[in-house]
Amino acid sequence: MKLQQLRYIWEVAHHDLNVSQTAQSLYTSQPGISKQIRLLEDELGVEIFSRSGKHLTRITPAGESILKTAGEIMRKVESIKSVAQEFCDEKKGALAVATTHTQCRYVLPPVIKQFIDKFPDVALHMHQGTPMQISELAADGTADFAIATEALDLFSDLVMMPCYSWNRVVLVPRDHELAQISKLSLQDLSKYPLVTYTFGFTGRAKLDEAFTARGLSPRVVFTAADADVIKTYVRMGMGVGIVASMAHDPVKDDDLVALDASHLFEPSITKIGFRRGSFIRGYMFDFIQMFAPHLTRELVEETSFRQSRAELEDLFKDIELPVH
Amino acid sequence: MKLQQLRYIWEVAHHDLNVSQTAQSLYTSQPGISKQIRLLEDELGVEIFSRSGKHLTRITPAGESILKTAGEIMRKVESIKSVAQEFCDEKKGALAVATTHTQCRYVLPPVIKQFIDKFPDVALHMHQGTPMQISELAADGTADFAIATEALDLFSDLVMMPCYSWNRVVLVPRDHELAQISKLSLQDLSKYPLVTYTFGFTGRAKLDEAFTARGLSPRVVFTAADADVIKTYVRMGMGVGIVASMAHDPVKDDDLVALDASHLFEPSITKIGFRRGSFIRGYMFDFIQMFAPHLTRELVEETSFRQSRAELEDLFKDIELPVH
DNA sequence: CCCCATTACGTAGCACGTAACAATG
DNA sequence: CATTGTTACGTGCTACGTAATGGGG
Repeated sequence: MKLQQLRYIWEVAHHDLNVSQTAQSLYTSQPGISKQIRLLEDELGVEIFSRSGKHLTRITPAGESILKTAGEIMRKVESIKSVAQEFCDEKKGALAVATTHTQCRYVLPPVIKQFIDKFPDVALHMHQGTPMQISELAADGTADFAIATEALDLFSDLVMMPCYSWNRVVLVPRDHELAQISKLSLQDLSKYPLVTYTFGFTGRAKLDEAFTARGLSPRVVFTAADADVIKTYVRMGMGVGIVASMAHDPVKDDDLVALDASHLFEPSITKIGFRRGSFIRGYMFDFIQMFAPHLTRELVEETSFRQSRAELEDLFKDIELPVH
Repeated sequence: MKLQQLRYIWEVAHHDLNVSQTAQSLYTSQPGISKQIRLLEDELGVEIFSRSGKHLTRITPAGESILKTAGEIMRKVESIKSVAQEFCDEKKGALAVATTHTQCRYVLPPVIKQFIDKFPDVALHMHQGTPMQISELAADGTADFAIATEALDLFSDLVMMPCYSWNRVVLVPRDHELAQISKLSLQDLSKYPLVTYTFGFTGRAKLDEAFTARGLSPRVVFTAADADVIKTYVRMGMGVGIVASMAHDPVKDDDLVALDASHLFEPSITKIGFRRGSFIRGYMFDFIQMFAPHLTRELVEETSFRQSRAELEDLFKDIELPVH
């Protein structure tokens, strides 16, 4: 059994069982991969992929199990490389962060700046995607961290830690009726067409909860994955915007009025997650702490020993989160 | 990075950093191992072993971390092989059980018989040792299971499950004064010299607890790791024996009188443990259930998802254990 | 002076690439 | 007929073994 064989089967499984495509992405030849897979199957005495004629059609039950373990092995191999690099030069390396538009555009820039100032030799990769996508990126090792408000809980392979809590603001054009109201209510809001996040993005669920809890059914006329788009449509007069408070910039958005909505909706909590058991390099701890100062290296390391979700929550229950 | 390189560093680390000895045990040459280690170190850019002159003196901090991960990788590789073999021929393979004398001699024989009748093509290996030794054997993968009353809890890598609870009997020669007593007390016992298990074996701790709780300090004149030796010394008249009830055979030990001591000492619980995350083959589940009928396959599989010790205990808290 | 790790070197095996072939939709 | 996996074959790399070298205790 060779590490490459494990890599090959894993890659093939993640390329729709298409060996040619896999070969291309790995810059090698089809026959090479084909043969190594066959060799591995011969050695193990089990078919990993079932074939019909000249096509790999599906993964056998044995293959499922083997692939899962192969993935774990390769992640551990990566972990060894990380360890080595850490001891070799602790200021050099790479950091891949997967995150949503909201974080990437409004929250992370100062963190990123601080980070590259301190670690100029760390190559930083940002992957933007939906909460589901970024969770997957973190779970399969493409990204070191996932930062999001949603979906992270769905992946049991990810350890997640709360970073900050935030509230919402209502955005309206300066000449809008609501701009005069001193204290907003949900009733007020439900009278107007709303423009806000698509479901599954940036705490949209909490928003709906609040309305339904009051028996209100707001008219959401437009949804988008990011606040820039939402603001654009608010400016066009399509409706009243509800966005995360981080997404409101008093200077650049001075043509809009932002009304505090923290009393209307439950605050949301943005979290950072990483793969359970992955090696975390020194500068990664620094990154986490730059983003969420209460997440000290000690605290993050402690999470490695807390295996269950309940134990994890226990660890954070007495910690005061920053509010954005 | 090659799997063999990982294997080599792991083996060297487990052979007192002696490359020659390692080479012998792996049936290969010193230079081969030496070179592969060097290559790996070059590739990673870190020294795994520190050398003084021509000797490997110690493991570097980076090496510690790398070796730990290398061990995990190799166990996962074994796991893949197990999976394959399971799907290839579910009745063929190997089973290594590490256990103590008490289990091996008195409890396991009928289980073993039943097992080899059902799985004649499974090669069965029994490793006998102290509770500490067998825990280590299970933790490092030499044994699939560890069965013991002590020490298993000390290894966080092991998942352990309660198998049965048992009490003690007091053994005396037929002509001993105590043979006439209807209901034994700790006071009675403490008057006589005692012969029992060495500390760390077969529930010895519970025995001491009972005496000290009553403010008694018994005179233990002889300790041994197994009941056969204890019985021999009881027969010689050296003292009163206290052994696990399983260790008393009414037929073969008919020259001795066994007095129930279940009211004097807390019952002990014998457990079976296996490495967290290791693949358990079909016949292994059978073995567990033959040994402890309440440990069904479903229940054992459930333990894989219970990560913390507390969750594990929760799983077993409502289960009635067999009493030996 | 023995033990042990490293270096040097030759060889056998194997991974990989190119090219031809077969089967599928 | 285009796409894809397998077989055949040649080559260059490399892991491994033997022999020689050099440090330590």
